Amino acid sequence: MFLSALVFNRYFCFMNFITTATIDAVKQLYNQSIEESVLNIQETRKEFEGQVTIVVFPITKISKQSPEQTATAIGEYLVANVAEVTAFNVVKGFLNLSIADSYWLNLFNNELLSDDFGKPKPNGKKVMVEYSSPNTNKPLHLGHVRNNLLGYSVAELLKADGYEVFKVNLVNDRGIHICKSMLAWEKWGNGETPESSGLKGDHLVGKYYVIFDKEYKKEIDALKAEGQTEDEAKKNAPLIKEAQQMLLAWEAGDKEVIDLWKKMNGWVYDGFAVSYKNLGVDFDKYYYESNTYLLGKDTVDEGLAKGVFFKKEDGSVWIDLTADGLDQKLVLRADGTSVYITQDLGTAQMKYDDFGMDQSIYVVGNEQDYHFKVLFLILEKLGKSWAKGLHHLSYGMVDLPSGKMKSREGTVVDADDLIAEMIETAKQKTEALGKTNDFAEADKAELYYNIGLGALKYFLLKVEPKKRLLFDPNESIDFQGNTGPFIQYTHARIKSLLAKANFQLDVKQSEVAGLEATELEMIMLLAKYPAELSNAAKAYSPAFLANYLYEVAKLFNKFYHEVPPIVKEENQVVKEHRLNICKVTADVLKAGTAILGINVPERM
RNA sequence: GCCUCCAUAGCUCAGCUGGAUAGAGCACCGGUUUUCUAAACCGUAGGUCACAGGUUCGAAUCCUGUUGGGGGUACCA
Repeated sequence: MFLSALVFNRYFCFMNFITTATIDAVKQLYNQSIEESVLNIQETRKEFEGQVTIVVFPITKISKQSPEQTATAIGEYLVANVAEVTAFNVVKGFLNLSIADSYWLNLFNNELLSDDFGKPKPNGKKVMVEYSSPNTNKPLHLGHVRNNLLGYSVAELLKADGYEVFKVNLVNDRGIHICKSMLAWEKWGNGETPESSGLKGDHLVGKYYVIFDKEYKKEIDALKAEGQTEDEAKKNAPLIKEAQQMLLAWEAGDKEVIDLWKKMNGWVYDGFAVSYKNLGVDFDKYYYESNTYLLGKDTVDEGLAKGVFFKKEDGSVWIDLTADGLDQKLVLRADGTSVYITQDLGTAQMKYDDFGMDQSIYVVGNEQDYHFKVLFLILEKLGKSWAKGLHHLSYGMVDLPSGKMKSREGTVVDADDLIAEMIETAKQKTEALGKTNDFAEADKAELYYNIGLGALKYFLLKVEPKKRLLFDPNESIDFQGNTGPFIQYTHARIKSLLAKANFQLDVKQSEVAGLEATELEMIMLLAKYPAELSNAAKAYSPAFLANYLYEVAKLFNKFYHEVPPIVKEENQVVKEHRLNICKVTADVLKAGTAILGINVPERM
């Protein structure tokens, strides 16, 4: 039997034959056919004997007997008719079944030890994941880090589930916010460059964005002192007017402005490249808003022709979504220029034309829930066949104890600083434990990087994407317990053990006669890996995978402490078997953490 | 106002299509190292699952309402 055929849900994956046999039992005992869906089969809780539990309450309607009587009757039938069922016990309406060790050993030998266990099986489908999508006016902060790690991980998760995946980055490289940085640099930069200042390019540009804001505020205050209202002052401040002029010049293709824009964006891209490399994220294709911002007008014409959109007297174009419980939405300004959603309509078409994907995931914060709801609905109304494959992977904001991060108030957690701190903390903790005394310098640096980033990535990915996430800069991210380093440590320990035992890569099958309790638990948990992967992929949730990997590492550590030292085991058959369990565990941890973007070291 | 998401231990989080006595980690307290890495393991303690109804043999989970919090509701992105 192939495992894939056995997997039917995440929770209990290998028990199709129990389902079939139970349906037979009901037919034989009560002369009635039941649907598979009325059966409730789950893992037996640890405090009871057995591995599989059938909840018999739903069947009592058919049996017309008490839950206990029904459970007993079915239990007797299963023991008599299903070879793998060796015993049963009944607790209230719960029928607990014991499955023969030989069944689990077969599963282990045939499935878990096979080379393609947990490997992707191509499903012939293409999916695009758009993530990161930064503005080029300031460096990345912790919110972007969550986006990047989530997007990367979801893309890897979909690959592992058999999709062909395209990662794309839509860079917001134009607009008024970029002009603010440019203008401030022109006025107060004195020609400062990353080379002259030693500042990372994105930080340098971000510095001028902040300067702009500071000077702009001064002007607003001055105008308010002259009696203007807040709104008037914001519109009338000379700096903002100048920035708007610059944007117009940019759109007109003014050479000087374009040159400055290219120069400063170049600095930012150099800076981002470093951050992306440190985060370990990558992209198959970049889209730039400077190339896409004019798109979408064709789509607007198309919508007008189809009667999906309508034009108001002033020339602005709208769609009426009130019948769908939403509002009227502007899709083109009265002056004929694009708004955000105009571009997104065009960009969506462009992406589809480029890749022809079956699904497209937008990794964007939940503040844009409404926008994507409207965007997808419009594309559907326009009759785009691919619209149903669009999905907004909406994630919660990263908050500080003080609330939202605000770049202007200096309360942002900078991505580069955070990465550096994580690596430094990893270094200190590792050296305090004396773990790297015999490491070469280059190996030390690599290890501290892997541990620091492992801690950070796991911390951010273990939380359900849609939940908001609290980060306290005053409390360092843990390295113990439910953490990345815990999983990394477990893996390193197994690798060390395998090396000491001279474990050969051409694994022999496990030939043991029976299983210890923890061995059985390990096999059951490891066997769930493919189902866990596919379930996490369907939910676009690296958190599911992260929590599963933690369970595996935790159970392995228990196993490690409970069984006597494997390296010194004299019974070769037992030794081989336990090494096999170790090997599969290490493989699952390594493959699983890779999907989270986490590297597991061989030693730590 | 309207829409939407969230609320589980002191803190950070799991809890899957409704199932048995709601689970981890951190912090706290106690124990484990002549045994393969103690970033580990074992144990104690910690809960009115925001609140109130409802559906059900059975609700943290589904439905309705209330409260509290986040986000949205721009010819911004």
